[in-house]
Amino acid sequence: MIKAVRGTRDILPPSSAVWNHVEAVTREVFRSFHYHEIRTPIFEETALFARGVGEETDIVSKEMYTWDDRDGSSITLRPENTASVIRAYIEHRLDQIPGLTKLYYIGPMFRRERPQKGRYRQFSQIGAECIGTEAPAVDAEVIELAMEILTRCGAQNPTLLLNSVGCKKCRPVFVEALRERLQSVKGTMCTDCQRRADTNPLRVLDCKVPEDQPVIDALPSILDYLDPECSAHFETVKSLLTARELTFEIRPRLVRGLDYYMRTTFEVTHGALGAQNSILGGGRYDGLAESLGSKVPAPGIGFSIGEDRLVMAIEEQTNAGDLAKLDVFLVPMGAAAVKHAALLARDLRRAGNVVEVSTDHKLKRAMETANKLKARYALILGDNEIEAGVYALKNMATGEQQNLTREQLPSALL
RNA sequence: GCGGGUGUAGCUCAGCUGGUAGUAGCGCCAGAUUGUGGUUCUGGAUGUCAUGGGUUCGAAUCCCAUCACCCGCCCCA
Repeated sequence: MIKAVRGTRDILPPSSAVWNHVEAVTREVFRSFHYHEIRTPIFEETALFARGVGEETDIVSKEMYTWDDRDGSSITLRPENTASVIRAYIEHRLDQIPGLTKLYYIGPMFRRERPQKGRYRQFSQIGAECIGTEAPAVDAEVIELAMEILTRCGAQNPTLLLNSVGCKKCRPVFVEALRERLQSVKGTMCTDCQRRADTNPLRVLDCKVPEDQPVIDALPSILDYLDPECSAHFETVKSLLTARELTFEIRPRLVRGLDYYMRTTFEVTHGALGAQNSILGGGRYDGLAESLGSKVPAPGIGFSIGEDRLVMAIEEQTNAGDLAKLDVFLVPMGAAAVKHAALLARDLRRAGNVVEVSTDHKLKRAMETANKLKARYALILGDNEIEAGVYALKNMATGEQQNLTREQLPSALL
């Protein structure tokens, strides 16, 4: 018995209807913000991710699906999409196009991690990138866009967390200060933090061990180390978010795992998800293009939503079956009725109804099926009806049944 | 990659300290007189007890390994 490989899964009805709903709503929101879709390849040269995401990140160091192609080149399934989008931006000289480059994507990513609830080896991200300016107004709009998608899709009460991680100039100063302070206090912390104090001081800020919290609270805050430019940028972003009537929590401890982030970073969590409660992550990446070899600067900001997790959150709050409504279950009785039903079904579908035609030969069976499929109406047509030129329309919820002419049918179905 | 838990019918699960798998619930199929569902009643089908070894006269039950899923860590969407 061959089964789906570890960390991958089939998305079946009715869950697939939720996915379609999410994607339809998402595309509509993107359209309203004048974002356009970009579809990049699902695999790229390994070097793109190594340089873009960062050699030292967990993603690159141990989570990528990488193999040697027949010509000897190293290929990798994309673990995220920002690097690919920037690559395409540079390759196709999108900086020459008037206005900002506002792109979105929806598609699968691949990371070889330990599978868990809300974490898969093939997972889908909905992402957006706005490239071409450092202006803080764009940060605010991108965040608004992200929140708009979540709420319009039906995720209730998402929490927006906000931080600034500084830039190439001020962040290293902070990291050094943090490292120094940790040397004196790490002895009182958990073993993980003792290790992080040396390997990756920023990660200490993310520690969830309750006993460590007082120590962490007393550590230096990145916000005190922002240089004047970064600080002004952050202040403007905050005021523009408030102007948009968005609520957020400042989290100086919010450090993101990808090397390319600078200045604004943000994350959205959702209560219904357990340990993998992060549903969206994003931030600004002004130096990324240059690190990929671009001669022209391409400052930008973007986010990506974990579509699997968003769908999961929505499914906890709503009934997936409701998205797959069947309007009319057509029940033809007899050979003549089957032929008659074919054209009737066509016309009803063209009028916007969801129609299924019964293949049951017994009326009783057909009605049982109509009930199980939760059809709004059963439409019975047999010899009697064809002869009389009427259709027997039964409302499945109330049980009422009436005979209607062809002309009366459309309005009765509304 | 590390730690813990789980794995019995389509689904949710019983199965106590080893003795031929459950009238279990839901679902599915058929019927309760000829063209009408939802409630009720009756009958029926379905399992290499995750996989592979081992202990034993005998293993779903004990042991080992593998795989998958779940929870946590690491990290992240």
